[in-house]
Amino acid sequence: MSDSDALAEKFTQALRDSGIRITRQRAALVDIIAQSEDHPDAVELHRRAADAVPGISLSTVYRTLSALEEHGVIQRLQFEGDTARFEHADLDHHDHMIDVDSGEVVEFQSEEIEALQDALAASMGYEIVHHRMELYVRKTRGKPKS
Amino acid sequence: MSDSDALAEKFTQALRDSGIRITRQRAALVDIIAQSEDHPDAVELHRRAADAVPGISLSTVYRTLSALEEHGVIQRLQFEGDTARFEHADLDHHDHMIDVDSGEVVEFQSEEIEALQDALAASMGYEIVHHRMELYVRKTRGKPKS
DNA sequence: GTTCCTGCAAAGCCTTTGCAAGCGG
DNA sequence: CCGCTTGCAAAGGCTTTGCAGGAAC
Repeated sequence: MSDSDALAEKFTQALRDSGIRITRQRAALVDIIAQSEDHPDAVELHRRAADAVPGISLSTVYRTLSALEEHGVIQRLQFEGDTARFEHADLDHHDHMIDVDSGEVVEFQSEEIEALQDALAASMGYEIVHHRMELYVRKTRGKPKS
Repeated sequence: MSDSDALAEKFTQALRDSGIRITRQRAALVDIIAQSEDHPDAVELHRRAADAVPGISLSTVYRTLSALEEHGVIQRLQFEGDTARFEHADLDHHDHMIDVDSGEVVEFQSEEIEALQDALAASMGYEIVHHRMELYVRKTRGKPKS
Protein backbone atom coordinates (compact mmCIF):
# COMPACT_ATOMS: atom_id res chain seq x y z
CA MET A 1 0.00 0.00 0.00
CA SER A 2 1.54 3.21 -1.13
CA ASP A 3 1.63 6.39 0.83
CA SER A 4 -0.96 7.98 -1.37
CA ASP A 5 -3.28 5.03 -0.89
CA ALA A 6 -2.97 5.46 2.86
CA LEU A 7 -3.65 9.14 2.49
CA ALA A 8 -6.68 8.50 0.29
CA GLU A 9 -7.93 6.04 2.86
CA LYS A 10 -7.55 8.56 5.61
CA PHE A 11 -9.35 11.24 3.64
CA THR A 12 -12.16 8.88 2.73
CA GLN A 13 -12.63 7.92 6.33
CA ALA A 14 -12.78 11.54 7.36
CA LEU A 15 -15.47 12.16 4.78
CA ARG A 16 -17.42 9.08 5.73
CA ASP A 17 -17.25 10.11 9.36
CA SER A 18 -18.76 13.46 8.60
CA GLY A 19 -21.64 11.72 6.91
CA ILE A 20 -21.09 12.55 3.30
CA ARG A 21 -21.60 9.83 0.72
CA ILE A 22 -18.65 8.33 -1.03
CA THR A 23 -19.65 8.21 -4.63
CA ARG A 24 -17.47 6.92 -7.44
CA GLN A 25 -16.78 10.51 -8.41
CA ARG A 26 -15.68 11.51 -4.96
CA ALA A 27 -13.60 8.41 -4.44
CA ALA A 28 -11.84 9.03 -7.73
CA LEU A 29 -11.12 12.64 -6.88
CA VAL A 30 -9.86 11.78 -3.43
CA ASP A 31 -7.49 9.22 -4.95
CA ILE A 32 -6.24 11.65 -7.54
CA ILE A 33 -5.68 14.37 -5.03
CA ALA A 34 -3.92 12.02 -2.62
CA GLN A 35 -1.56 11.08 -5.45
CA SER A 36 -0.98 14.56 -6.77
CA GLU A 37 2.36 16.10 -6.06
CA ASP A 38 1.58 19.20 -8.05
CA HIS A 39 -1.07 21.89 -7.79
CA PRO A 40 -3.77 21.11 -10.33
CA ASP A 41 -6.80 23.28 -11.00
CA ALA A 42 -10.38 22.12 -11.39
CA VAL A 43 -10.11 21.54 -15.11
CA GLU A 44 -6.97 19.49 -14.74
CA LEU A 45 -8.53 17.42 -11.97
CA HIS A 46 -11.55 16.91 -14.16
CA ARG A 47 -9.29 15.67 -16.91
CA ARG A 48 -7.54 13.27 -14.57
CA ALA A 49 -10.77 12.07 -13.02
CA ALA A 50 -12.30 11.31 -16.39
CA ASP A 51 -10.03 8.27 -16.69
CA ALA A 52 -11.56 6.63 -13.64
CA VAL A 53 -15.07 7.95 -14.11
CA PRO A 54 -15.84 8.65 -17.75
CA GLY A 55 -18.50 11.28 -18.06
CA ILE A 56 -17.83 12.93 -14.73
CA SER A 57 -18.90 16.50 -14.98
CA LEU A 58 -16.93 19.59 -14.20
CA SER A 59 -19.69 20.72 -11.85
CA THR A 60 -19.20 17.62 -9.81
CA VAL A 61 -15.51 18.32 -9.64
CA TYR A 62 -16.17 21.82 -8.38
CA ARG A 63 -18.77 20.64 -5.92
CA THR A 64 -16.50 17.91 -4.65
CA LEU A 65 -13.59 20.27 -4.29
CA SER A 66 -15.72 22.60 -2.20
CA ALA A 67 -16.77 19.70 -0.02
CA LEU A 68 -13.22 18.48 0.39
CA GLU A 69 -12.05 21.93 1.31
CA GLU A 70 -14.85 22.25 3.83
CA HIS A 71 -13.82 19.00 5.43
CA GLY A 72 -10.19 19.90 5.61
CA VAL A 73 -9.02 17.40 3.05
CA ILE A 74 -7.70 19.91 0.59
CA GLN A 75 -6.42 23.42 0.49
CA ARG A 76 -7.46 25.93 -2.12
CA LEU A 77 -4.64 28.02 -3.56
CA GLN A 78 -5.11 31.24 -5.42
CA PHE A 79 -2.01 32.54 -7.12
CA GLU A 80 -1.89 35.83 -8.92
CA GLY A 81 -3.84 35.96 -12.14
CA ASP A 82 -4.49 32.27 -12.06
CA THR A 83 -7.44 29.97 -11.52
CA ALA A 84 -7.88 28.23 -8.19
CA ARG A 85 -5.43 25.41 -7.62
CA PHE A 86 -5.64 22.64 -5.08
CA GLU A 87 -3.35 20.55 -2.95
CA HIS A 88 -4.13 17.98 -0.35
CA ALA A 89 -3.93 19.14 3.23
CA ASP A 90 -0.98 17.25 4.54
CA LEU A 91 0.32 17.34 8.04
CA ASP A 92 2.58 20.34 8.01
CA HIS A 93 1.65 23.78 6.87
CA HIS A 94 3.76 25.30 4.16
CA ASP A 95 3.75 28.26 1.83
CA HIS A 96 4.61 28.67 -1.81
CA MET A 97 7.18 30.20 -4.07
CA ILE A 98 6.12 30.68 -7.66
CA ASP A 99 8.76 30.95 -10.35
CA VAL A 100 7.44 33.81 -12.45
CA ASP A 101 9.35 32.58 -15.49
CA SER A 102 8.43 28.92 -15.51
CA GLY A 103 5.30 28.93 -13.40
CA GLU A 104 6.85 26.23 -11.26
CA VAL A 105 5.56 26.11 -7.70
CA VAL A 106 7.92 25.27 -4.87
CA GLU A 107 6.79 24.64 -1.33
CA PHE A 108 8.66 25.90 1.67
CA GLN A 109 8.20 26.42 5.34
CA SER A 110 9.74 28.73 7.86
CA GLU A 111 8.90 28.47 11.50
CA GLU A 112 10.86 31.62 12.07
CA ILE A 113 8.58 33.61 9.81
CA GLU A 114 5.48 32.04 11.28
CA ALA A 115 6.64 32.93 14.75
CA LEU A 116 7.18 36.53 13.71
CA GLN A 117 3.76 36.65 12.12
CA ASP A 118 2.16 35.41 15.31
CA ALA A 119 4.09 37.89 17.42
CA LEU A 120 3.21 40.72 15.10
CA ALA A 121 -0.47 39.91 15.07
CA ALA A 122 -0.49 39.51 18.83
CA SER A 123 1.15 42.89 19.30
CA MET A 124 -1.73 44.42 17.39
CA GLY A 125 -4.37 42.63 19.37
CA TYR A 126 -5.09 39.85 16.92
CA GLU A 127 -4.61 36.17 16.64
CA ILE A 128 -4.02 34.59 13.26
CA VAL A 129 -6.77 32.36 11.93
CA HIS A 130 -4.80 31.42 8.87
CA HIS A 131 -2.47 33.11 6.49
CA ARG A 132 -1.22 33.16 3.00
CA MET A 133 2.28 33.90 1.87
CA GLU A 134 3.41 33.69 -1.71
CA LEU A 135 6.84 34.60 -2.98
CA TYR A 136 6.99 35.35 -6.68
CA VAL A 137 10.56 34.58 -7.59
CA ARG A 138 13.08 34.24 -10.35
CA LYS A 139 16.08 31.95 -10.53
CA THR A 140 19.25 33.65 -9.44
CA ARG A 141 21.90 34.05 -12.11
CA GLY A 142 24.74 32.62 -10.10
CA LYS A 143 24.64 29.40 -8.17
CA PRO A 144 22.41 29.08 -5.16
CA LYS A 145 24.12 29.57 -1.85
CA SER A 146 23.87 26.01 -0.64
CA MET B 1 -1.90 71.72 -1.00
CA SER B 2 -2.77 68.54 0.79
CA ASP B 3 -0.71 65.40 0.81
CA SER B 4 -3.12 63.63 -1.44
CA ASP B 5 -2.99 66.47 -3.93
CA ALA B 6 0.76 66.17 -4.02
CA LEU B 7 0.46 62.44 -4.48
CA ALA B 8 -2.06 62.86 -7.26
CA GLU B 9 0.27 65.34 -8.91
CA LYS B 10 3.14 62.93 -8.72
CA PHE B 11 1.08 60.10 -10.17
CA THR B 12 -0.21 62.27 -12.96
CA GLN B 13 3.29 63.32 -13.85
CA ALA B 14 4.43 59.74 -13.95
CA LEU B 15 1.60 58.90 -16.29
CA ARG B 16 2.24 61.90 -18.49
CA ASP B 17 5.90 61.00 -18.67
CA SER B 18 5.11 57.56 -19.91
CA GLY B 19 3.08 59.08 -22.69
CA ILE B 20 -0.44 58.17 -21.72
CA ARG B 21 -3.14 60.78 -22.06
CA ILE B 22 -4.62 62.40 -19.02
CA THR B 23 -8.31 62.34 -19.66
CA ARG B 24 -10.91 63.65 -17.25
CA GLN B 25 -11.70 60.08 -16.30
CA ARG B 26 -8.11 59.23 -15.51
CA ALA B 27 -7.49 62.45 -13.65
CA ALA B 28 -10.55 61.83 -11.51
CA LEU B 29 -9.50 58.28 -10.71
CA VAL B 30 -5.96 59.32 -9.87
CA ASP B 31 -7.33 61.94 -7.48
CA ILE B 32 -9.68 59.51 -5.85
CA ILE B 33 -7.01 56.90 -5.43
CA ALA B 34 -4.53 59.39 -4.05
CA GLN B 35 -7.11 60.37 -1.44
CA SER B 36 -8.23 56.89 -0.56
CA GLU B 37 -7.13 55.53 2.75
CA ASP B 38 -9.08 52.33 2.35
CA HIS B 39 -9.01 49.52 -0.19
CA PRO B 40 -11.86 50.08 -2.64
CA ASP B 41 -12.76 47.75 -5.46
CA ALA B 42 -13.57 48.71 -9.04
CA VAL B 43 -17.27 49.20 -8.41
CA GLU B 44 -16.62 51.42 -5.42
CA LEU B 45 -14.11 53.49 -7.38
CA HIS B 46 -16.64 53.77 -10.16
CA ARG B 47 -19.17 55.03 -7.67
CA ARG B 48 -16.75 57.59 -6.30
CA ALA B 49 -15.58 58.68 -9.74
CA ALA B 50 -19.13 59.26 -10.92
CA ASP B 51 -19.29 62.41 -8.79
CA ALA B 52 -16.49 64.07 -10.70
CA VAL B 53 -17.27 62.54 -14.07
CA PRO B 54 -20.94 61.69 -14.42
CA GLY B 55 -21.44 58.91 -16.93
CA ILE B 56 -18.00 57.41 -16.53
CA SER B 57 -18.25 53.77 -17.41
CA LEU B 58 -17.14 50.83 -15.38
CA SER B 59 -15.06 49.62 -18.32
CA THR B 60 -13.09 52.81 -18.20
CA VAL B 61 -12.50 52.30 -14.52
CA TYR B 62 -11.21 48.81 -15.14
CA ARG B 63 -9.08 49.94 -18.05
CA THR B 64 -7.67 52.81 -16.05
CA LEU B 65 -6.92 50.61 -13.09
CA SER B 66 -5.00 48.25 -15.31
CA ALA B 67 -3.05 51.16 -16.74
CA LEU B 68 -2.30 52.57 -13.32
CA GLU B 69 -1.16 49.22 -12.09
CA GLU B 70 1.06 48.81 -15.12
CA HIS B 71 2.65 52.17 -14.45
CA GLY B 72 3.26 51.46 -10.81
CA VAL B 73 0.75 53.94 -9.48
CA ILE B 74 -1.47 51.43 -7.78
CA GLN B 75 -1.29 47.98 -6.34
CA ARG B 76 -3.91 45.34 -6.96
CA LEU B 77 -4.96 43.34 -3.92
CA GLN B 78 -6.73 40.05 -4.04
CA PHE B 79 -8.02 38.85 -0.72
CA GLU B 80 -9.67 35.52 -0.25
CA GLY B 81 -13.07 35.18 -1.82
CA ASP B 82 -13.23 38.84 -2.64
CA THR B 83 -13.08 41.00 -5.73
CA ALA B 84 -9.89 42.84 -6.62
CA ARG B 85 -9.17 45.79 -4.37
CA PHE B 86 -6.78 48.62 -5.01
CA GLU B 87 -4.51 50.88 -3.07
CA HIS B 88 -2.09 53.52 -4.22
CA ALA B 89 1.54 52.49 -4.38
CA ASP B 90 3.07 54.56 -1.65
CA LEU B 91 6.71 54.69 -0.74
CA ASP B 92 7.03 51.82 1.64
CA HIS B 93 5.94 48.30 0.98
CA HIS B 94 3.53 46.78 3.44
CA ASP B 95 1.35 43.74 3.81
CA HIS B 96 -2.16 43.21 5.08
CA MET B 97 -4.05 41.74 7.98
CA ILE B 98 -7.71 41.06 7.32
CA ASP B 99 -10.06 40.81 10.28
CA VAL B 100 -12.17 37.82 9.34
CA ASP B 101 -15.03 39.01 11.51
CA SER B 102 -15.31 42.62 10.44
CA GLY B 103 -13.56 42.57 7.09
CA GLU B 104 -11.39 45.41 8.26
CA VAL B 105 -8.01 45.61 6.59
CA VAL B 106 -4.96 46.67 8.57
CA GLU B 107 -1.61 47.37 7.01
CA PHE B 108 1.63 46.32 8.58
CA GLN B 109 5.25 45.91 7.75
CA SER B 110 8.02 43.78 9.10
CA GLU B 111 11.54 44.15 7.86
CA GLU B 112 12.46 41.11 9.87
CA ILE B 113 10.04 38.93 7.94
CA GLU B 114 11.09 40.42 4.63
CA ALA B 115 14.71 39.72 5.43
CA LEU B 116 13.88 36.12 6.23
CA GLN B 117 11.94 35.77 3.01
CA ASP B 118 14.87 37.07 1.03
CA ALA B 119 17.29 34.77 2.79
CA LEU B 120 15.01 31.81 2.30
CA ALA B 121 14.54 32.45 -1.39
CA ALA B 122 18.24 33.01 -1.85
CA SER B 123 19.04 29.73 -0.15
CA MET B 124 16.91 27.99 -2.74
CA GLY B 125 18.50 29.75 -5.67
CA TYR B 126 15.86 32.38 -6.19
CA GLU B 127 15.47 36.08 -5.83
CA ILE B 128 12.12 37.54 -4.92
CA VAL B 129 10.39 39.59 -7.59
CA HIS B 130 7.53 40.49 -5.32
CA HIS B 131 5.51 38.80 -2.67
CA ARG B 132 2.17 38.69 -1.03
CA MET B 133 1.46 38.06 2.60
CA GLU B 134 -1.98 38.16 4.10
CA LEU B 135 -2.81 37.37 7.68
CA TYR B 136 -6.45 36.48 8.29
CA VAL B 137 -6.98 37.37 11.89
CA ARG B 138 -9.43 37.72 14.70
CA LYS B 139 -9.38 40.15 17.62
CA THR B 140 -7.87 38.63 20.72
CA ARG B 141 -10.20 38.23 23.67
CA GLY B 142 -7.92 39.80 26.24
CA LYS B 143 -6.05 43.04 25.84
CA PRO B 144 -3.35 43.32 23.23
CA LYS B 145 0.14 42.89 24.53
CA SER B 146 1.30 46.46 24.12
C1' DG C 1 -5.62 66.40 -37.47
C1' DT C 2 -4.21 61.98 -35.51
C1' DT C 3 -4.17 58.81 -32.32
C1' DC C 4 -5.61 57.31 -28.18
C1' DC C 5 -9.59 56.84 -25.18
C1' DT C 6 -14.38 56.26 -23.94
C1' DG C 7 -19.09 54.28 -23.49
C1' DC C 8 -21.88 50.73 -24.76
C1' DA C 9 -22.93 46.21 -25.29
C1' DA C 10 -21.42 41.84 -25.70
C1' DA C 11 -18.43 38.30 -24.64
C1' DG C 12 -15.07 35.65 -21.67
C1' DC C 13 -13.72 33.06 -17.93
C1' DC C 14 -14.16 30.61 -13.91
C1' DT C 15 -17.40 28.97 -10.84
C1' DT C 16 -21.99 28.16 -8.96
C1' DT C 17 -26.71 26.61 -9.18
C1' DG C 18 -31.71 24.70 -10.47
C1' DC C 19 -33.60 20.67 -11.81
C1' DA C 20 -34.91 15.93 -12.78
C1' DA C 21 -32.91 11.49 -12.92
C1' DG C 22 -29.86 8.30 -10.47
C1' DC C 23 -27.19 6.14 -6.99
C1' DG C 24 -25.52 5.25 -2.09
C1' DG C 25 -26.18 3.59 2.46
C1' DC D 1 -36.35 3.31 -0.14
C1' DC D 2 -35.17 8.02 1.09
C1' DG D 3 -32.39 11.62 0.26
C1' DC D 4 -28.02 13.11 -1.10
C1' DT D 5 -25.47 13.49 -5.68
C1' DT D 6 -24.90 13.84 -10.38
C1' DG D 7 -25.00 15.71 -15.22
C1' DC D 8 -26.72 19.06 -17.92
C1' DA D 9 -27.53 23.51 -19.07
C1' DA D 10 -28.08 27.89 -17.66
C1' DA D 11 -26.90 31.62 -14.86
C1' DG D 12 -23.75 34.48 -11.98
C1' DG D 13 -20.08 37.66 -10.85
C1' DC D 14 -16.21 39.96 -12.13
C1' DT D 15 -13.45 41.55 -15.77
C1' DT D 16 -12.15 42.18 -20.57
C1' DT D 17 -12.91 43.45 -25.33
C1' DG D 18 -14.78 45.06 -30.23
C1' DC D 19 -16.42 48.90 -32.12
C1' DA D 20 -17.59 53.56 -33.57
C1' DG D 21 -17.86 58.13 -31.91
C1' DG D 22 -15.24 61.56 -29.18
C1' DA D 23 -11.53 63.77 -26.81
C1' DA D 24 -6.45 64.85 -25.87
C1' DC D 25 -2.32 66.90 -27.47
